[in-house]
Amino acid sequence: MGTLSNTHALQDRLLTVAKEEFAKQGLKGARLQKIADEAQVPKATLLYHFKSKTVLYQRVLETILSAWDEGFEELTIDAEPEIFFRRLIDTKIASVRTDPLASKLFAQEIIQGAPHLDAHLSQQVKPWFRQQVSILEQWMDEGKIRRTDPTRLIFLIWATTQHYADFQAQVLTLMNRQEFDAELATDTSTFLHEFICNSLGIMDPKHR
Amino acid sequence: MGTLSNTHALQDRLLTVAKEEFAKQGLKGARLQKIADEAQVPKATLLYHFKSKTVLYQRVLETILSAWDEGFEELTIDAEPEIFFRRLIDTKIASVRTDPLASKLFAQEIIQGAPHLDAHLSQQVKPWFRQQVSILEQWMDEGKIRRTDPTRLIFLIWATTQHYADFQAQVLTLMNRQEFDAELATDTSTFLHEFICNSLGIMDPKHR
DNA sequence: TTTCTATTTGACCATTTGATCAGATTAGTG
DNA sequence: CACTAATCTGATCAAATGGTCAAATAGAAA
Repeated sequence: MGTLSNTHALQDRLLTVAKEEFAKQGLKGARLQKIADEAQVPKATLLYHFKSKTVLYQRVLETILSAWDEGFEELTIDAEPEIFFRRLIDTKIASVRTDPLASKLFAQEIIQGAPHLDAHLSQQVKPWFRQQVSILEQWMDEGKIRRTDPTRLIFLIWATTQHYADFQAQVLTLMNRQEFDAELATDTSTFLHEFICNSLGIMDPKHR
Repeated sequence: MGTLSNTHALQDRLLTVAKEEFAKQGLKGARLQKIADEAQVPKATLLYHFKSKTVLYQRVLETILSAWDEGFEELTIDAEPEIFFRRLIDTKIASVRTDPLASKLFAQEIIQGAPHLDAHLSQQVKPWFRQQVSILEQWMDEGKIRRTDPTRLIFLIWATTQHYADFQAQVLTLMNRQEFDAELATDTSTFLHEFICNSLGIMDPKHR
């Protein structure tokens, strides 16, 4: 009773463990045996639920991407630029802090040429990206933010936030820290928000 | 005559080919056979010059890092902030464009926890990093740039430039481009310089 | 030429690893 | 209970892969 060990729960556990192994070792470096061990299940059971290593990997990727899609769809865009950037940055930093492994896995996939992501990039990311660009362009037309290249502005936000997940080892070393704690996350979020708003000519309410 | 196929030249060729394979496939994913084929040499010959896969990988890493160390040591720091940022960004973007594979390999190493980089991070990168921080602090004291967190400012420059190498697949897809050409590099460099100077309160000479 | 060393290379090996499969066990249904 | 389908798992395999080795070759020095 109540063991909740139905098929769905087991597959979820396998996906979680697999995400960790794939993020830490890469697709080629990950070992099915280790994933199975970690999930306390025979390797054959793992391969019963996911018929190959590649399928398992793709399912892990899909899980990550759909979670992100959800999180960023929620972002309301009717706000003023300052609020919008705050929400965007906070959301990304939160996801980076909550689940850095997801970010690392995604990064490795892109670095290697996104061989398993063609569809998602052009069908999910691109539309979202274009929408963000058009919002920024509108704000530039309205004079709400300084005129600049919206495409590279989004890349900048993307890169600076993701950096704290992907390069966590380096960041922590250089900051003499042990972990990416909540305080570090808040400070980082504040810094980025301030830096971007400053560059775009959005005055901080405190100083207005 | 003149084949220049002495030991040194061969090892250089092997290192170059190996860098490409490691960058594209990761340490675990790289295949010695493929590296040997690409260099038109039997696998046994490859393993004669580098006694194991790990050694080969470490030698590749060392080659990349020492090239970087050289490139960034040349950066004179006696300039005004605006010139300094211009040089720093140009140098990084140039390296990202000239040799994105080096950047990708490095990124994968950091993502996986920098298991082969502990020494270099604390002995080479950290001192350079601290020096940069102190320069920025001095400029803040002198009122030459807006006061902000120098550590995260350096991360920002690092992240935004590196992004164009590591996430090249995504960047090109979203920009509808085929390659990271010279024009794209120049524009990116200009954008970043302008964005950062704007945020730090450094006026563009053109608009002064 | 002779000798010694460095380099090259084909053949081979031990191990790892993703994947298969048949048989056992469990769960659901009438 | 009887029956079927789904799930689980130990045993096993075929292929891939990093690495070894002895023999061959080239090169330099005497």
